[in-house]
Amino acid sequence: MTAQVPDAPDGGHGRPVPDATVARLAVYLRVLTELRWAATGPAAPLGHPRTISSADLARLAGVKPANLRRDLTFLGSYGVRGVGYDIHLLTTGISAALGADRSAPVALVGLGNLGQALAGYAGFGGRGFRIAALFDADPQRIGRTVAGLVIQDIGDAGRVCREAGIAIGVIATPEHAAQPVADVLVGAGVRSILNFAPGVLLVPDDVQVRRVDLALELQMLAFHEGRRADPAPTGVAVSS
Amino acid sequence: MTAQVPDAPDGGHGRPVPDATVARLAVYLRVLTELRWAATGPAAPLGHPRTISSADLARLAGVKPANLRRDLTFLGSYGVRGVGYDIHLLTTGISAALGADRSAPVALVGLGNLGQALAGYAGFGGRGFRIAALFDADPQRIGRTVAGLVIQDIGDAGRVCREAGIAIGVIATPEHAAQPVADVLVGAGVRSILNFAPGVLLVPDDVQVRRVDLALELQMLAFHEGRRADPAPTGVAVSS
DNA sequence: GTATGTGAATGGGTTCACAGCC
DNA sequence: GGCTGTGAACCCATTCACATAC
Repeated sequence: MTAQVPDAPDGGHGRPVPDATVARLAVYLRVLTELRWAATGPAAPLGHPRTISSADLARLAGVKPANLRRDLTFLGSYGVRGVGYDIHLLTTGISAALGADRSAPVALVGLGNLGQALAGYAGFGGRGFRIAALFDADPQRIGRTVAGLVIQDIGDAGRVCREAGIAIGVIATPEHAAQPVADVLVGAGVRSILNFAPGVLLVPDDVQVRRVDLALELQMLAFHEGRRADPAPTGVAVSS
Repeated sequence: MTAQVPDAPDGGHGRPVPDATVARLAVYLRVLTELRWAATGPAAPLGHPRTISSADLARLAGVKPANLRRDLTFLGSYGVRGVGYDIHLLTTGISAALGADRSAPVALVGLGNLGQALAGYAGFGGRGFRIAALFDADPQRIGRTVAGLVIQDIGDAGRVCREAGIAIGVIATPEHAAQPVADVLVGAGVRSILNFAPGVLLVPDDVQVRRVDLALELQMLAFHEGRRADPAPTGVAVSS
């Protein structure tokens, strides 16, 4: 899926931005933010550069320069030929394009280890969202404070999400709880869900679900590693 | 990168399997395993089906039928026209192709909330890997038991990984510790790294790194949600 | 000279549509 | 009739190479 920008027929920016590009823009933004921070921090090098080349930024972000330049054309022209990109301008531009200057309220459901990690992980800000409410079903957890927020009863999620205008939910519960939680969130007006539980969620067509399977990432790494070690495909254990 | 299977000139399988396909195969395998479990479990429906059609399996896995059939052709022919796929045969086939019947030992570094979540998450088995060693730098954590394993000192990681023949590492530490940890792992012979810390790791070319940025997933969800709510694209509000 | 912006080529992956087989 | 297996078309994304601008 690509993000469709309705109509901007004439010059300048306003093309649909590919999903892959959006992901990389977020990476560039993080790198640039660190750069600016380093430049204004205590150990600011004299003559901090105001610009950066696509080659340098690409190296820091782990992509190819051509790919980066292509990505930036979706925002318009922030670069100067022969010179590079103005760091401040570029930062502002990417941030605006990503909507990272807003902070959409997010509900996080399930505060086991993963949920707590997410609550802490996302504490930064400047990323386009903020964790605004925490929910769990375990009475032992309800009422405790995590990352500055009190964990509330999942039973209250509908009301709370509606009142706070929360449109994004994160599910970090065990597998069996994921579907019921999704139902509650959808009922409360949530339109986008990030799901860390295994399995496919059933939701209305207009609700967007993004799934992250942590074990899958490891499984793929193990697969590639296995292929490296042992060329034989349908693996009968060879001598070792 | 695609996984190159060197030579299987005659019949059967042996083509390079696209990365995207590998990821989906893992999903099919999980769905099939749950199916078989349900069929032999306490509430086994009478006349449990021995086969499944691409349409049904695709729906359960959340993909299109044609895509699934294309994926399965990389393994060879496990289906029967007019009937479907033999569930048992298909399960075995995918498992073998993915190397999910082996269990590569994995070292997990960093046992904060995320690390503990991963240690528990990956407890299943049948996924091609097993968590074999835990490391942390915090004396408060070293010696404690998580998911049946004792947390060891990161200083011992080199020796332990070498002795255990560990080729896969997971980094779930804070950002500032990621690079030194990667250096230690690479020094110990680790060839594949799954990195949950932000930032790019510098490693030798022959070491494969896979990065997962949890906040990035949320950021992309927020981006799409923002686009839905507010059509106005590039709000270059600033011109200072 | 140096670095951006971009047409054009390339490569991968998905989807269609139907031939082939049960 | 039903469903798989697959050539072909399509779409998206990356990469090259160079015209363009400073």
